[in-house]
Amino acid sequence: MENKFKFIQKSELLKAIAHPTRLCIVKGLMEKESNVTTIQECLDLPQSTVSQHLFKLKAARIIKGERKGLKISYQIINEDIRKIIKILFP
Amino acid sequence: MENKFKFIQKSELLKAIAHPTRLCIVKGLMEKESNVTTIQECLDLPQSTVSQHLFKLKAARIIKGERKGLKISYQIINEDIRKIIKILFP
DNA sequence: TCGTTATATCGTAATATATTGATATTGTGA
DNA sequence: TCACAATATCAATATATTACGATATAACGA
Repeated sequence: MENKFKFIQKSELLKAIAHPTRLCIVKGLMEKESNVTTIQECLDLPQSTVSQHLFKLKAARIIKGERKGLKISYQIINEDIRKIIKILFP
Repeated sequence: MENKFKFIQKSELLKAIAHPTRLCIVKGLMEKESNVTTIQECLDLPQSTVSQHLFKLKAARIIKGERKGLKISYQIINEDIRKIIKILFP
């Protein structure tokens, strides 16, 4: 059943934002792209923790990072996620 | 920070549907309300497994059950979730 | 090349979630 | 009240996720 696969796929996407920290990161990126250090300072979490969360969001193809010199600027690349964030935080 | 609490709250909601089985249940309930046995047969899972998933959806206030004789009919009661399902399965 | 900054990866312990058989509860009709 | 059907709860195990210090990598400027 490829139907079953659809549900697995979509639930993976949801799982990626179903965490307070990642939800906060993604909501933050709605307004403007941002880099790890900025996000980290905003959330007051260790750098490695933030980096891991960003990795999961990247793996789910929700965000992408673009290197700009030393820093890497992240932005949202998934439209469904944008819509979902707008629903959750109107 | 009650801001932080908002993210926890919303991520709990997402977590509740961030599972293939529960996503399937909720999507199924979009069209018509349904009972445990029907859902169970559709998903081919043990009754207790389905019941546990329904419990989580109930706990997250996404669905509610209404007893109709022996059977309990479930339906979606969360509008944000309805909207999210429509986005994910257009 | 060296030092520094920004970010990623690794290793692992702690915590949370999922699965399911067994058992309990609830409602129905005879 | 009894047998049965529908659903919930319990308990135990298996699996997945999270957090974060330590360490590695990558890019830059001097």
